[in-house]
Amino acid sequence: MTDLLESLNSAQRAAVTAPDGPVLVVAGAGSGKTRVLTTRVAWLLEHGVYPSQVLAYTFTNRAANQMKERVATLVGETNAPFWIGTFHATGARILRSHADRLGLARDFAIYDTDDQKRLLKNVFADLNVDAKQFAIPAARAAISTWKNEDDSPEQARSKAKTFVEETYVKVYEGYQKALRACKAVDFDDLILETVHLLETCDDVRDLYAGKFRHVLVDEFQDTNALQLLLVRLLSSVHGNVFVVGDDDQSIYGWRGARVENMLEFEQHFPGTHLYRLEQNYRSVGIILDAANALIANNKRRKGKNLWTEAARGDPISVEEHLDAEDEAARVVEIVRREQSLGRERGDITVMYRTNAQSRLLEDALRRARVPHQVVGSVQFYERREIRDLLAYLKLTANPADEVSLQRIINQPKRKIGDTTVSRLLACAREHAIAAGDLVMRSDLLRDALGPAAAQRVLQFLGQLAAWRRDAADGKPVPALLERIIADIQYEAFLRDDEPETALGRLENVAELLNGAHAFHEAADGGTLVQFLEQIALVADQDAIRDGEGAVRLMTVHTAKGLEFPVVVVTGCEDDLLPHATSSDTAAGVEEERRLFYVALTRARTRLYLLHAARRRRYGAYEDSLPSRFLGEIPAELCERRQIDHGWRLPPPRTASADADRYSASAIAGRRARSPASSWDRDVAQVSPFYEGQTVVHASFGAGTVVRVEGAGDDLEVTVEFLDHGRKHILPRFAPLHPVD
DNA sequence: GATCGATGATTTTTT
DNA sequence: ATCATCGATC
Repeated sequence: MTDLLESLNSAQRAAVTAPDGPVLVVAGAGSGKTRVLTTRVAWLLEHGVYPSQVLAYTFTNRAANQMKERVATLVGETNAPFWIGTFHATGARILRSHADRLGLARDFAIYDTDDQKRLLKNVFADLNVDAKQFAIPAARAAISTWKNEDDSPEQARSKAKTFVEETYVKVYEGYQKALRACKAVDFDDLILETVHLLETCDDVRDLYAGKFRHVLVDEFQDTNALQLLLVRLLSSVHGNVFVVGDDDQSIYGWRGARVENMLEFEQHFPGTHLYRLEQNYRSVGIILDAANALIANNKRRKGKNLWTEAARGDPISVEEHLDAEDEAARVVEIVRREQSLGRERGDITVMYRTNAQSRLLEDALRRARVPHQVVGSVQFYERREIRDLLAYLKLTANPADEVSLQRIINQPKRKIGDTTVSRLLACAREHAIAAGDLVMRSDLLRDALGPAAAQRVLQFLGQLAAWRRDAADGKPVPALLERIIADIQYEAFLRDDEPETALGRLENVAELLNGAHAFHEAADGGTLVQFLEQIALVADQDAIRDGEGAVRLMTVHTAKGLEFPVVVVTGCEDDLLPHATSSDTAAGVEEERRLFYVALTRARTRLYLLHAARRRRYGAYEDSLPSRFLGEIPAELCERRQIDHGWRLPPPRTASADADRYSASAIAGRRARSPASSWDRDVAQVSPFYEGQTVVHASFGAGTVVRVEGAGDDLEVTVEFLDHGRKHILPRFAPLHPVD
């Protein structure tokens, strides 16, 4: 067991070997948090705890898999019955085992955000709520908030103050009924119903609270009220709760996460042992200093002092670009530059606040033929053709799933319109028969629909019945999916429907089939319900493949918990980071600051912070100010550059606007508007050229930069031209252009 | 019931 | 700017 602890520092070792009872580990960024958690599990196992007695919660499935692997490596056992997973996945597992106790169907479907919205659309219609007046996404969010605070519709009603809230309460009630009629639960239910199960069924609570002798939680700062309640229920017998987190990295407040869970942990669990990990093993000194200085501006925090023994490293590049297109072009340059310095593409990650920003970056990288991978965002499973096929599978697994039925009953076209679908669903409800099962009551259908429509519906339901028999007979998921694709002639449909995009879509279909095969092999003949559950819960964040040699693009939220040698943060602008919707409250800005802190602390050795002077919003350009957070980073840690707008940029789109923008008075105005910051101190005019860059000269043609000297008007660049050898160029006189 | 074109909302982050 | 939804027309 000494081996286990050997490579740990004293604080880490103390945490790993903490006595039984509640333990809180406050772990700064890069301080070996995951390591402590995994080693703790291994240490417990070496001290007589069985794998089946350990329950470990992680924030993502990716983290869960990683942890399973690491623990397995430490203890040399790969098939131990660990319960390591997200709150949602673990909830689903418990609920499936005891669904009957809550009046749930064992094969319940799991509805994601898109399914929820579709269902809400129906609920709005049933309740005569005007979707123009009361937004569906807002209703969804309200319901989610209620569920995360453990409020039933009745409790929500007593809290509702405005007419709008009361309407949403009505919708909540109708939604919950409709959801159960579809034999479905939503994401929030996976936790909420687990809590209800443990609260109402003493025997079940004793079962799990007794079975798990140790409950561990990663990323505790991002747990919500419900999750805390669940942890308390599960540890009610033994009190062995081991949680790890960093209050400075709490970035899910909008999802109900409460830093208070961490700040007030000792009140919830008296007798807590507290450990602090403050030595950072990830970042070079300059980056760590920048992050520390930034986060010191937050008031609500436990406070810590991260330090490192690592070298200082290079200054942080803080760069202004004219617009988002230029910014994207610069990202390509950075990738090239870093590669010329011997870095792998896979070492470089580009981050942004909103998913919408990824598109321009992707375009630029694609044009430059730089292999790249967008992590998250428009996820594979959100593509239309994939969702359609999954809806076929979902309906096969669960004929009560009205949302899936509505999605595909006329896709491909079967001449079944909205009117027919409404009548079909009404008929199903009236007779309390799942819509998919009405095939057995063709008499009812003929009464409800009229002969022609009934005929078409029956034909479709007949197909569905055949697939259901296949599934019941244990036909493997890949074979079932292949059969469905063949039966509905999906490939032909895709080709005819939209020939331009058909190829890509067919590739996606093939990819889904691959996934089904992989599942079948890995799960050793898993069931259809298991396949669907895995897809519902496992976002393709897990698709982060190591060593693929691709530049990775992701939101800052997605990057949480990861680290990369080189990080480029784009869009460091006010109203984007901090985002406009969070800028009006102090708490909002503090969460955005934590988000920026997460971004900075992902970087090991090299950090670029980019911002554009203007950016398109809803089609039209709007001016952007540098993020206020940039001003909170000490100037001496940065190398700030303002690309020379004069000659580097394409001709101004509106000459007067550009002239205005960069006039002395415009800059003075911006200074006056922005908070007093170090930002304006030295906006040096630094060269846009760097060694190794490919450039074009009017008379010498293409070449490679070998040396850059001076700045501004004295800039002097040495270029090795392909046809004319080595020359000294003064860009002030002889235009030299970077090649993108 | 399907198709085309106009209209209006949309952008915060995810299990 | 782009996408989804809605309405009018076939």
